[in-house]
Formats: sequence, structure tokens, C-alpha cells
Amino acid sequence: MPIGDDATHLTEIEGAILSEIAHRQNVTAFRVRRAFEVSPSVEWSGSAGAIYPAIRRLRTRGFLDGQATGDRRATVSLRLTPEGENAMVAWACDPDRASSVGLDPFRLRAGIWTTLTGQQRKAAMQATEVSIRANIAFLEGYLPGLDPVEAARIELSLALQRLRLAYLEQARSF
Amino acid sequence: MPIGDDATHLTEIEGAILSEIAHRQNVTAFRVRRAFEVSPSVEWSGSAGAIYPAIRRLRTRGFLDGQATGDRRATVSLRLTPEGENAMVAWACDPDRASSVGLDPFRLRAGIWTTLTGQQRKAAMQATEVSIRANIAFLEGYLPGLDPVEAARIELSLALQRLRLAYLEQARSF
DNA sequence: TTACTCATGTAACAAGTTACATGATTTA
DNA sequence: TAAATCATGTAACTTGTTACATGAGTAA
Repeated sequence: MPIGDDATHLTEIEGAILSEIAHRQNVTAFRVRRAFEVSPSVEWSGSAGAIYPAIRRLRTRGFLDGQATGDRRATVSLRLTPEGENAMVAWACDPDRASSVGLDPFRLRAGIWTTLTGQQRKAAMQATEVSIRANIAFLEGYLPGLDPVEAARIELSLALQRLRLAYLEQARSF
Repeated sequence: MPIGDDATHLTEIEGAILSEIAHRQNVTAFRVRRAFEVSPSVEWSGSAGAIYPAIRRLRTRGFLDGQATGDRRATVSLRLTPEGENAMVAWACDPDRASSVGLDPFRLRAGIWTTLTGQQRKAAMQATEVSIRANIAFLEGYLPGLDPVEAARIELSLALQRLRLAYLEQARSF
């Protein structure tokens, strides 16, 4: 899986964690979890079992620096080191990864729909359309007031959902 | 992770495996691997360590039926059982999963690009654009003569890449 | 004082990756 | 006959998931 098999290679979730910490203040592991949990554009669950080990890896590699805030619940405020900054930029600017088509549940299924009976296909496409429209309405309500990072992602999610609607409309005519 | 926590729940790769077997003849585990390896629209590596265990799970659950072809290399030809057919259709027609935005490396990074310096952002976007154009050319060349399942996926991949180009063009003007 | 939220973390499990092992069949 | 391809599979490793445990701070 490592593309550039070097010392700065980051997984997708590690890159996302670094960038989440980079563009905020007083970030704790817990806040990274919350951000992933509530984000409608990022598909990780924000599970503790993913975040805490990933942050431990990033600290071990010297990409993150943690400072105790002094309260009695052992809160650790995280910051990127210069090396972490470099690793994040390298990860974010890797054109091979940025241009890959990713994992798309709709795309995967759209192929399969062509093999179903007319009735099954029609039902699947109609139900999916309803669900997409609901998601669009949700995303549009979620958009106002967001920081630029999440706003860009939501804009792209909206564009993707509209693209899917156009595909469904076009496919309906066959 | 199981959404409908019932006995027919399939992971994404299990659904993709079932559908790959469903719409072809004389499919072996090896051919499923090859199909995943060469597909530019499906992001699994087609590793043996993923495919063989998944097929074993599907056979154990009664969704797949294997028939020895009789040659001396233990080739097993796979087919869906009626239960497997049902599970696949339920999986393919689940509107919640079909409408989810998936994992998109471009979307994840586009948010982060807004936090970079103008120079870094410009370089990242230009390099990504070059890479996307190359991928579009490849997909266009790959398209002719494909079966409808893969053709639909490639069409959607192309549409996604063009959407990204439009986003890059629009973002360039800021 | 009870409940909710903030905060860190582990344990058991699921599932994917690379790399390797083995052997049959086909093609150059 | 040598190399490539077809075919099945395991082993070690990585990483993500759910569920749980623990405790501090805050608001009803």
C-alpha cells in the first residue's frame, strides 16, 4: 500500500488527522474523533480504536507533539512538528493519490443495476434518488458557517450527489 | 458496521465478489482477483488474502456454490445460490449505502488545499490536474467493448474526474 | 446528585495488504 | 524446455470497528 515507501508515508486517516490538527487550535484526540464522527463528507466512524493508535504512531514518528494542559483528566493538546507539517503537505499534494477515483458505493452498484430485472432496477434507482435528495438537503443545511476545509469537502459532496442524480435521470431513459 | 444486522448483510467487497460471479460464466476465485486487479473503477488490490477468505465466508453462509471442474489443479467454478442472489440484490439495492458519499482522496485533500500557501496550493492543483487528465485519457481508451457492468462504472469514473477538473478550474479563479 | 459531555484508552474482532508457497497448464 | 499464466491458498502484519472501562468537569 505505501506508494512512496519512505519515512514520510501517511495513510489516508493519518493525513486527515494531521490536517485536522493543523488547521485548528487546542486540538485533542477526542476533538479529532468528534470532527470525524460529525463530518458528513468523511467516512470514518471516528472510533477511539482507530484515532488513539494512529495518533500514537504519529507521535512516535515525530510528526505530532503533545502538551499536557495541566488539568486532572490528562488532556493532551496536539500540535504538528515541522516534520509533521512536511509530511502532511507531501501527503496532501501527492497527485497520484489525489487523482485516484476512491471507493464509491454508488459507482459500484450502478454497474450491477444494469444486470437486474427492469422492476428491480427501477425500484433501486428510485429509492436511491430519494435518499440522495435527502442527503443533498442535509448537506445544504449543514454548509452555512463552516470553515473553508469542511466547506470545500461539502461542496464536492454536493456536486457528487448532483452528478449521481443526473446519472439516474439519464439512465432512466433506457 | 453492519447496517441491517441480519443474516444477509454483506461487506462491500463481498457484494462486489457476488456480483462479479453473478454476471459471468465459469468464474473462479482467481478470475475475481484478476477482474479486481485490472479494474480502474474498483479500488481493491485483488489480493489473494482478501479474495479467498471472502469466498470461503460466502460459501459457508450458503451464498456461493462451488463445483470442481475435474482438472488436476483443483479449479473450482463458482455460482450464486438463490440465497446468494437474494443477498446480492438486497446489497445492491440498499439506498442508504448506494447514496453514501464514499471515500474520496480528492475531496479529502481539496479541503486541505485551502489551508496551504498560494504556491503550494497552485502546485498541488496543477499536478493533480495533469494526473486527472492522464486518467481520463486512460479511461476513455479502456471504455470501448466493455461489458455493461464495468462500462457503467467507467462512465461514472469519467464523470467524477470531469467534475474534479471543473472544480479545479473554478477554484483557480480565487 | 444525577446526567451529560470531555477525555483517554484497551480488548476482541473483522478484514484488507504484501509476500510467499505450491503445483498444473499453456505458449514461445 | 523454459517462461508465463492459471489456480489455490497461508502467514505475518496493519489497521479499522464495536464495545467496554475509567475518570474529570459541567449543567439540570
